[in-house]
Amino acid sequence: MATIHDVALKAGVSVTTVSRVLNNRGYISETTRGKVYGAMSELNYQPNELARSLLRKQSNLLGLIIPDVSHPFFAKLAERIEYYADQEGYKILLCNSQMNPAKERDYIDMLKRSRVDGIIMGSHTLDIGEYRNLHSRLVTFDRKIGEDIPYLSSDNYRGGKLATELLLSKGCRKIAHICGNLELDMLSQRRTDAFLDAVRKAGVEYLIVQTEMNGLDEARYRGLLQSLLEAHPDIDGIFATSDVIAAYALKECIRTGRSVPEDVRIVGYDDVSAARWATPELTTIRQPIDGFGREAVRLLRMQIEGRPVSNQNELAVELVERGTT
Amino acid sequence: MATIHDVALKAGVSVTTVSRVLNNRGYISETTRGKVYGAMSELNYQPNELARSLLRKQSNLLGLIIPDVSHPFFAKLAERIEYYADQEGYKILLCNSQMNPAKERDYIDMLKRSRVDGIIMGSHTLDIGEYRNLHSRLVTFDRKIGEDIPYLSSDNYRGGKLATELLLSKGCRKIAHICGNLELDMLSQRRTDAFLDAVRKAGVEYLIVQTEMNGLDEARYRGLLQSLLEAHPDIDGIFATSDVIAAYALKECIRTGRSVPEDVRIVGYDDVSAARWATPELTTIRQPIDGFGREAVRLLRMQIEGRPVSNQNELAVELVERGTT
DNA sequence: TTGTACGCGTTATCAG
DNA sequence: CTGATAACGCGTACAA
Repeated sequence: MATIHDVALKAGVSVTTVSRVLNNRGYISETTRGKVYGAMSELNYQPNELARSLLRKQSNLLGLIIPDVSHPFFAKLAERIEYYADQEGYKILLCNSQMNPAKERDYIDMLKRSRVDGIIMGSHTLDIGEYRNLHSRLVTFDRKIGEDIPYLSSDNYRGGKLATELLLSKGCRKIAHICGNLELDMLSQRRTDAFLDAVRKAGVEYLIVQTEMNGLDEARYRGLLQSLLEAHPDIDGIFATSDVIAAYALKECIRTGRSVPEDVRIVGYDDVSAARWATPELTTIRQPIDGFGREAVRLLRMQIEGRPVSNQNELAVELVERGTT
Repeated sequence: MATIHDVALKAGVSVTTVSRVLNNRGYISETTRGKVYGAMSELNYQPNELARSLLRKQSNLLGLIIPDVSHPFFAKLAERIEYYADQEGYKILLCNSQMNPAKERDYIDMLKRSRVDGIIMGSHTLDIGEYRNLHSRLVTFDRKIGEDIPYLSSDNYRGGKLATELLLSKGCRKIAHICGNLELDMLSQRRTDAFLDAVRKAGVEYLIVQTEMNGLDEARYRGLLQSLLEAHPDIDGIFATSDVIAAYALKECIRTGRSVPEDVRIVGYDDVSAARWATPELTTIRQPIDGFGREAVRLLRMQIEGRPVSNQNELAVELVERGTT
């Protein structure tokens, strides 16, 4: 692969001149510029970003750590993040932690060694202290890990409230809430808080089922839903914390002869496109995934440029009513 | 961020010694080794991979260009590729071409500037010639672009044959085949070839509908399915070239009062997890996505190590019969 | 308007 | 066993 020296040689100028042409710096005569461009295209020259990054102490790399990019929510999130990153000149290093703390730690180290300019943390299996000692530019999703580290989330409480109140307003009297692991101390627990506030206030029966969300093992979802509906055949409302789970819930209802929404009403979360493949289509709480992507990249860029950023970033959610309610 | 010099200074040795400890090269006294490790952990030292890569002329980066990581098939593929890449010490740079030739070209250039060790091409919007002049180590998916460039695909003809013959054996007499853009010259066209061979041999009615696959615009799928079923109300079999499309087909059938599989039988392709969210679950042709990921990384590693690789790599497919047939 | 020389953080080579 | 030095490819003072 050609270097800047080869180009300089072929163009009959110095490397400095080539560099100047490359970066549009200083004054350069048109003839020189032409010669340099000619040599560059003849040699198929591509500047070595490794060398540039080393010199500039800036790699234009962003690390993205998520549980699993094959989960529809994170797939869409990754796509949006990559889109905005590309627009702003950043490249994305993809890391799937599989919710494995050891892997997550290794990925963090790898990203530091790779001198990424920032890390987007969508996976949170480690203790807060570990993240705080990172000394890397960070943006986290749905988890608060320190006053000085920006996080991005949506209005989870409102999402939970909208979902639960919709079920209540439709007359549900025994509602199941299926959520992720509450020990992880994620902001998505506000959904559960809101659920509890709403069902208690309404005085209806309810139950809460925890699951490792993030789609690591879909077989587990099926089993979970099955035993839930068996143990509580009189459930008439389900608020799931992701559309994937809601889709399984819907399936299980239909399989067991329940009609949706007549016998059981279901609300999902995220509004990934999977919500529209189901029949009937899922009523769900739409998360602003595009906004997440845009903001994640922007928050990182601001930090990279040394500009102040707000640490609490909550975007709005929206109730999307479809066929399951 | 600490450098090797800082470590050397703190440990009271030379940078060479630190480098030796780091890479386990040559003989080093235990005391020295201890001092160096001590200094490294005190300073939280992380070797700069940029500098290493520059020197070694090897970045351990792999570029992955796909149409859109939010499409379930590519999401799973990306996850598997990242998994195996990580196992073999490679990192993944994620690129979503959005089926846009200009973007694809830009990504290719970006990857070359980043000095990736190899590129996995899952997006194919450019002419074969452009890929051939790349002079990068490549692996392509489902497209043959030259005798010396390894490609990875599954047995598309067999997949199409299995799907179509299943529909025929169930008694379908008018079968629609929904596939991607046939102009792109992808190997997945073998599915269509097989479809044609089978329906013609059986002497049943058939029609072929092309679509930009890869889920770029799901609204278009819906419209397409709608007009298809309107124009041909007597269709009793559908062979879709992806589960996403099949899921929309299923939805549209149900919406228009058809029962599946009684009135219309449907076969999808890929066997992504979405196939199991549908009700009834989709009958589909399973693609070996895990095998794709493993082989893609392996084929690239072999090339990087200068070892010979086979250029034609076809993995087996499998019919998975579920509820839609 | 153009060129020389140094440094970014590492590793390989060669000397001690 | 350990250390000095050159090189990887590039950008930028500083000089001309």
